[in-house]
Amino acid sequence: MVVIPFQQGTNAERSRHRNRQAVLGQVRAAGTMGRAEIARALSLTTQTVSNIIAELVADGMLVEKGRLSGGRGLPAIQYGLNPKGGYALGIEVRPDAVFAALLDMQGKPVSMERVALQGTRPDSVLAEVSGLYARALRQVSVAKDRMLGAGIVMPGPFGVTGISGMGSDLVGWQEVDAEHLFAEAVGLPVVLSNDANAGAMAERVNGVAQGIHSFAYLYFGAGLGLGMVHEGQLIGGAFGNAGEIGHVPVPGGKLEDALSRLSVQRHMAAAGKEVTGIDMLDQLFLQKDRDLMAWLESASTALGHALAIVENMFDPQTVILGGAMPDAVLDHLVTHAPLPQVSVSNRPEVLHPRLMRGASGRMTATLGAAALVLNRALTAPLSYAN
Amino acid sequence: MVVIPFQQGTNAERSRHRNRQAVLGQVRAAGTMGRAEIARALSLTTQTVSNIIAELVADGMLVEKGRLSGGRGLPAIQYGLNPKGGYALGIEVRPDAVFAALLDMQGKPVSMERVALQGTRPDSVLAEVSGLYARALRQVSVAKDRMLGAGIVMPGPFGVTGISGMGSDLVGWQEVDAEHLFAEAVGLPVVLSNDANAGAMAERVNGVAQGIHSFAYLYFGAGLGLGMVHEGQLIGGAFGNAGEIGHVPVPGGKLEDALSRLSVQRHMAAAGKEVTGIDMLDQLFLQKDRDLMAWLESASTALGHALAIVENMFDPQTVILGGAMPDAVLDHLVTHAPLPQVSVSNRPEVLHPRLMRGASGRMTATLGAAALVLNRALTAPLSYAN
DNA sequence: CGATTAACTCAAATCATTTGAATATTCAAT
DNA sequence: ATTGAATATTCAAATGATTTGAGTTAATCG
Repeated sequence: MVVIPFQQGTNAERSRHRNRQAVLGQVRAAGTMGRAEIARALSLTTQTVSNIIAELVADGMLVEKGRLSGGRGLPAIQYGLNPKGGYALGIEVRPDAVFAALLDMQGKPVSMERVALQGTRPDSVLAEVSGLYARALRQVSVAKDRMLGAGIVMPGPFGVTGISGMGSDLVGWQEVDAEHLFAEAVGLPVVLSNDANAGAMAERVNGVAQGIHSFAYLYFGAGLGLGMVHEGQLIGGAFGNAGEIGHVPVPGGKLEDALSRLSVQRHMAAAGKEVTGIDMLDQLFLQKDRDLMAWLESASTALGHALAIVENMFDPQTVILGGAMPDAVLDHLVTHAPLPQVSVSNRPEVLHPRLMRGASGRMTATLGAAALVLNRALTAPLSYAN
Repeated sequence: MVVIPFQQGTNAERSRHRNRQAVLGQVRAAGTMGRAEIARALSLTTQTVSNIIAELVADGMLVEKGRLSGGRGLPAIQYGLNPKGGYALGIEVRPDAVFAALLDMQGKPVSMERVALQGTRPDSVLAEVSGLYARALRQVSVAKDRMLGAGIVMPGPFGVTGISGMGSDLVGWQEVDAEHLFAEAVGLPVVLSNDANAGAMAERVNGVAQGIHSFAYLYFGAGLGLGMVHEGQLIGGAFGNAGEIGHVPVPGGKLEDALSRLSVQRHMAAAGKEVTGIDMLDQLFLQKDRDLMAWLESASTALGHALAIVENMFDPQTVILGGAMPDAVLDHLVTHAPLPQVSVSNRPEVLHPRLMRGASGRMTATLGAAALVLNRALTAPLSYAN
């Protein structure tokens, strides 16, 4: 494992980098902003912001958006992100296929591709990934130096042997430094994470969590995952495996026994119906299939438990539900899950609904992989002064 | 509510502050260090570290500790924290009393006092607090400008009405800005938190979590609380109420039904034994009281559930158990709790035991209140460069 | 004993932000 | 319609903090 320095000092160069990040992030969050406005938001002087903006405009990251006359005084020149100023690559590795997406700085996907995998051995996966990356660049004609980085999503958990038989661990990836390998394959800085974390970032960058800095994201993968975002940053845990909420015991068993894709499939199989894909679930839901509705009943209860756990432990602004389920099913769960009474989130006045459905659809994890990069590039973490 | 800026830019002054923090933190963690060593650890130049150290020595925060000859070359001058260089005030407000502790920069308590409360109205509490603070300063003859800040611990949760009947909410504090009031009363920067968070910091600053950057702390208060430390910083949640793990549903009911001080008291009362204090529990445990042992049996099971939740959701380096329980009882729980099989923490090789007993004893929360301040003063959060 | 290694210091250079002065534009009051 | 206050921006000089480079000191290795 790479030794992560626990503390780092800073200098002029790092300060500049941080301030650039902050300016970009601020502009992205607001759409368009003027120099003075940005300066106030970041506790910088207008001159500093002015210098940075000049640089960012020269680099093609920002573009002028005309003057906005509103209040008194000289109308501020508005600046907005230049979507073509930077791109992020998102890669999702599944046991049977690799997905790639290229997102512009705005968070909009500009290319997508899927390649089937023969095996999951590192060599072949890496070769496919380089190919996907090269094709994406060519297809959209993006210069390599416009790339901000690559986000990789793989089935976790990473580096643990205690949980086996999950069937999700990729063969051949146990003993390798995946992050390093991918970084070499694409020649970019790499962020490696799991599907739930990526999904959370997808919602933050482009979905319903825009402008929300602390939230939790419940993700239907094969099992059930959780992404936690605190002050704009993911909480990954000491070993990168935080959020494995599926394994958590609740009344009635493990959470993912009642609330996961495997759980529906098992339930429906017991009723003699083999569920092969998401579309089929969608069909069954439309038909109000009795067995599916029965499963939803118990799943809603389980979701209530999950909420009680997540809300009380993490106290987020909201909880978002997403992943490999039809939107209609997610919506049903969102409206039918019992919101726990005994919860710190049970407030008299609320700014956000306690539970929402995610907006990223089925490609959540792939888009989220790229969103991991965007979030890192556009967010300067808070530091505490005295 | 105070609007917390989500991002902030930085400048020369803030950089310096941050670097000072980082140097102090590094020295504290290592005991003694030389300039070049610190520079390497923080990715700064030796010259920068030299300048900062000169300043810190002049300010009385660091002291020279002689030369250490080990390898080749000029032996480095070692520097260590000057315990008297700074002090942190810790205040714990309980429904019936206020506790105050003064910690030096090393984390060692230099004064402690308890004052009984008539009522918990803000005026009277604040008056007692100012008094305690003034007496502590006089008693240890600490100059006011040596104070780094004050940490306040109060029963939470803060600003929630959904959970009532907990009996822990302080009367008269619902509608006031406690942080501001305390800051005015003592004339210091204030950190406000709950007992579990404070306890976690106590362990980090002076207990078994020294050198551990990501861990979780289970705290026996009236109920059961959880403090989560991630990369050296507390995770407070969006509204400051993260860690209310007691309310979480597990097989058999809410977690704190089986695992809390109230739970033992109820259990023992049902057996006709009124438990009035910790000492009495200690006695009963020594005598291997049958009813207490029965409670411990079920409490251990519950603790196993708690571990499964905390480990899988947060993936910490370790979980620490502490709070208002006799050490012997905590030890019993630590040894008897079933370590969950299905957990991301169930690793083949471990650096830290998965479950440990805290070392701060009964004054955990008060000491922790001050530790909150020390941690903030000595830890520069990581930022991510590209 | 000389070569090498490493820590430290001084002075000058560099980088980035801040300060101060000047200008442009709009709103609001007279 | 005119004037004054408020706000946004820019330019040039000043400031604050880190970095660079040369030089000194001290210990170990061969």
